[in-house]
Amino acid sequence: MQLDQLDRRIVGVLLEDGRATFAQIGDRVGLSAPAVKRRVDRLVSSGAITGFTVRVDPSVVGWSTEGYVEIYCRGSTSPAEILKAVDKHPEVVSASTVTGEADAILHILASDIRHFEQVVERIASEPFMVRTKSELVLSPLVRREQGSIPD
Amino acid sequence: MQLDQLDRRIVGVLLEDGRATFAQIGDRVGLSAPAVKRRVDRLVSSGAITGFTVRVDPSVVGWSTEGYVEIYCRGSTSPAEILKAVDKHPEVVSASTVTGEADAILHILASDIRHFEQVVERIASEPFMVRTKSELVLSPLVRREQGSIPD
DNA sequence: GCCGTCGCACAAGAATCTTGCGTGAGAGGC
DNA sequence: GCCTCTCACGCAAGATTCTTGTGCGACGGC
Repeated sequence: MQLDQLDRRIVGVLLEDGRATFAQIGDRVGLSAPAVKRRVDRLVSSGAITGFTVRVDPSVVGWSTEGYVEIYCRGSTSPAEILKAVDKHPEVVSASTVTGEADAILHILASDIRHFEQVVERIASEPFMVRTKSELVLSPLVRREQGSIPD
Repeated sequence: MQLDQLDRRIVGVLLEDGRATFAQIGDRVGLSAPAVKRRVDRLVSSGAITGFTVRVDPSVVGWSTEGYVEIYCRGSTSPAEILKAVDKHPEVVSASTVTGEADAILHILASDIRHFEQVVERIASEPFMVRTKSELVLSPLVRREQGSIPD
């Protein structure tokens, strides 16, 4: 589906404040509240907006240890196998197959180092796994996680 | 600030649906709508909830190329310097200093390979940069970006 | 010129938010 | 034991927002 300029600006406002009133959004993009609501409904049902959520301070919620894990698999391993192995761990917050030496990169949130180690251990014990390489986050510098809306 | 069991369940509901009605949340956690609102207000003002937002399909919005970039800096480089250099690029969606050989890992969203290359190029031209190592995402497997709420 | 489509603003009833108020449970002092 | 203070809750009502039906104007095809 194609987004026009108005849709992009609406999404931009919602990225900043997902609870903005339709009237508030309308003021910023130059539409009436019902017009904004109809566009938002359309963006949701078309899949451009996949949901509404909250941003949470990870440390307050109990995730104080964070890291990236590169995984190296046997040559015959499919992305679907990796997904299956990785998706059952709620600590894995993001996972992607990638170019380069590693087969995939995982982003993991855990409550402490011990917990982090356990998760990596369990993933490393999958039959298709060859080895893993972990990098622990020292300090988070940027955390946008969504990107802004290009014009 | 300390979250009790009720707060955690409220945050859990909001992570799934950030626009859930206070009454709906109340039904799921066993509170009245006003009680939920007061707790959510408290979670927001205490910083446990840092904001409300939407989840967006990156491809629809125009971000179709994604990758991780490890950066290697001169020994004397501070995290603040890295932040300053990296924060001005909206394409950098997340950045952290890490343990291991690399000094930091960046997560980048771009509109295409050319765009991705330009961003990496600009970052690589910072005076403190020694080298970069990019890994392009082939297929996103998991995309939770928030983690669930531990008990 | 005419008609169909699309997207908008307006308006009113429905739903939700928001706030003040009274109550009950638990902690601590006397 | 009893008192009080605090805290979080539910209830209720006014304010705000949502939601949907309606009509209008712009645009494009016939």
